[in-house]
Amino acid sequence: MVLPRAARTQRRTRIQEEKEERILEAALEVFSAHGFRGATVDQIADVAGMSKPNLLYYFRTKDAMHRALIDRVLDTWLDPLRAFDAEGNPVTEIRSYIRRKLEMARDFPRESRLFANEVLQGAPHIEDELKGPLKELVDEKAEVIRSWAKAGKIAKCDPYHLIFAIWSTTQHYADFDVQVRAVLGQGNSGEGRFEDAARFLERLFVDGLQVSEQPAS
Amino acid sequence: MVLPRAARTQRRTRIQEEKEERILEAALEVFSAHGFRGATVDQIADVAGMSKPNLLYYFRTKDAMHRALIDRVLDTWLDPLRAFDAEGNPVTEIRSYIRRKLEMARDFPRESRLFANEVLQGAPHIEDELKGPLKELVDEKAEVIRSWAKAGKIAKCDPYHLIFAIWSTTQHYADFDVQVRAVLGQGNSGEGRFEDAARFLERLFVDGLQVSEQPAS
DNA sequence: TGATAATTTGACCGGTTGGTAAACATTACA
DNA sequence: TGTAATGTTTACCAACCGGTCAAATTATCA
Repeated sequence: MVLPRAARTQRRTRIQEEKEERILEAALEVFSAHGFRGATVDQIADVAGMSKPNLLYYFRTKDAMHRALIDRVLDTWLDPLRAFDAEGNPVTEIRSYIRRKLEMARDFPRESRLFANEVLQGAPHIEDELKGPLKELVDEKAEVIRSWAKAGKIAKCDPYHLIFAIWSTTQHYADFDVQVRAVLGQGNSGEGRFEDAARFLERLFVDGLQVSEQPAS
Repeated sequence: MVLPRAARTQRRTRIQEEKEERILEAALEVFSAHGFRGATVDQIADVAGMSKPNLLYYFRTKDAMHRALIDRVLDTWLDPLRAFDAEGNPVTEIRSYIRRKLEMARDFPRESRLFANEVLQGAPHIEDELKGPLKELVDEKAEVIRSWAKAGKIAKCDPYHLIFAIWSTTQHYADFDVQVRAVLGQGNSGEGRFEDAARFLERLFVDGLQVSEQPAS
């Protein structure tokens, strides 16, 4: 037999699982850093510590590797939004959503950049996922937010743009990490910036920038 | 003589100006859509409507083209931040900064994506610009914001993270356009989303999400 | 243990990449 | 108008790209 990947139907060998794991890890590293077109199979093979033909034995094309990677990562990536609870306290829910997204930007920046690269370049490989599962999930949660606003629990606002705002502000710290570091300078380049960001964003989304309780000085 | 580009020291021909213009326009189109590594010189030549050697007569390397493009665009890109006026009304200044940035996302999405691609991939070509001119400008404006907060004109907050938040939320509509469209669906895919975004963001940054004047129902 | 299947490798392929050489065409200008 | 400088094209190159192939190696298990 010479079926490597098609062997999915059969149960997978220990060796298969190990190698596929190593490959996807390397693929994440390279795709997230250079985008699909900018990444090369040789480079991924190099990072994975194996020869190119060996890599192509497990994933027959560059495209197949990319697709497998997207499939594996997308689910995890949407978890924080899924956790958004209609029954919870609105302000608390929004705060913890921000916090979770910020933690993901800190702990999984490559995953964030993988999607950012893809979407930025027109999402040629994940258009279906965007218009399908993603849109449905967002629609569902937008409805929750809308009901909160209707019930007067939060300010009336466009729920879609609220979600966009949370996505963009949090993922910014992963996707534009170099810029953030460059602007903050060496002093603040520790992990402390994530705590600062969390404090700022929670405050921003809840109270805005207007001076709070004290009406005037 | 065979000095094409080095002829910068001399005054430039009409033909030089026209061609360089066309090339940079094409380069913007291609680099912003595929990133540096993903873009090809052939493709840029094609979009510019000229042969590859002809293009390389004006810009001797792909790298030189990219650098020239960055140089030309960066200045314009920072204009809205420069317009940030220390003497103005804080809330008004922030509102109009948001509005201007959003207009740029709408009118110059390619420029936004050019930088996004670059920064996302580690800013290998513009590291100096980030740590130099950009940082200095942000430092200056951050100081303005800090003084506003100190004077009690806006809430106390980290000025750097405020600037990041404005950048990310506004540029999101250019950089992640495909995703925004996919999530909003066909109905809202007109230019109306920019007006909705403007309304939402101005409100968010000023008042936050808490229910405003009406204490309870 | 042996044979069968799974895995790994080096050599290689056609197409594409960024870039060059030199002949040719056009423009500017004395 | 003539000619020197500028601009354009065709043909080409070496390096790299994604991917193949057949031979060699290793793991599996009756």
